[in-house]
Amino acid sequence: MAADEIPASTEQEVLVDQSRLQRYLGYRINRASLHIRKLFARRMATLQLKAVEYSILVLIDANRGINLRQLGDALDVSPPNLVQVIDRLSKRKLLKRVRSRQDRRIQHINLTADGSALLKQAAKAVAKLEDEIEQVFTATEQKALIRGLRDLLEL
Amino acid sequence: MAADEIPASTEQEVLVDQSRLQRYLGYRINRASLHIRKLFARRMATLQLKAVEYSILVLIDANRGINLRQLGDALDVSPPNLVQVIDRLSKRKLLKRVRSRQDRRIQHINLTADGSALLKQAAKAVAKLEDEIEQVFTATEQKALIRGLRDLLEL
DNA sequence: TATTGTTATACTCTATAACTATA
DNA sequence: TATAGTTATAGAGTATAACAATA
Repeated sequence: MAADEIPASTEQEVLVDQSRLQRYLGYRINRASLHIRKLFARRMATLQLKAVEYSILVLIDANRGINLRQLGDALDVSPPNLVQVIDRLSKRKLLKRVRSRQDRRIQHINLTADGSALLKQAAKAVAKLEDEIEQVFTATEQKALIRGLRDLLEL
Repeated sequence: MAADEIPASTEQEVLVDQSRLQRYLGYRINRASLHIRKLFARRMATLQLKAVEYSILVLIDANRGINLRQLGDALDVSPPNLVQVIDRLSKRKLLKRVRSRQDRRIQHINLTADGSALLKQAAKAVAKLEDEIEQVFTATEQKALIRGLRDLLEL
């Protein structure tokens, strides 16, 4: 393109001054979170796993026999909403619930072979995405960020 | 409480191993975002302003006569959904729409006196929250974070 | 009485298709 | 033909109340 030429379709959203919003760390974190959720959904499209579903599979894998209340507490999902997700994953034969013999109110949750296999695949895709996210920060920045984002939850 | 005393109700969710999730920067950002949104909602309860509504008021104030498409592009809200929010704010007499004379498809949006006044109040509350968030990081960390969260949006 | 898990339900958020009026 | 704004609607996500079974 010649130097004096004006590109055919310039999306000149340059006009809108967003500086007052972008000064907010809170705003930036929210926008980044939204973007990451979209990236996650796109990368997981073939495996048909939502973020919360992936989190649940990871937690079950790291905590065999975990129950619904523990899952809900960890992920901040209310019991009624969690039951919906667990039912969905159960119907897909990715996990199974077994009633406890010590306390028959409790259901212990474990991954099925299918669930384990899917989690393995998913973890690879997530690791790739996570790598891209991490590459935006230096190792030092990552540590500070992890600590800060944890401390934020205490506010 | 005596040293050998066991507190009455220890929520010992210590059992659940969340380390595999918490290693993900993406997970941390999402959890922080969720938490900030809840804090925001709580602080804005008296003013009855949601995050997206506050963002809109700020953008209008910084860009007098902005139109719906520009707002939607900036905030990543689709036209149908944006119209709902704008209608809501319009009914509360916080903003007003004026049809452009140059291009009668366009509506220029401006704050009313009420909208301006409410924004001023809201900005104070938001600044307080933002201060608390910023205090979690050093000035250097904040800069790195701001830059990183911006770069993330390019992924 | 309290807890685990469940059902039903409502409310909010987000996404999509189709339309109008203007250009 | 394309754009700004709108309507209607469906789907996903989230929140609340009430319940059964068990402790």
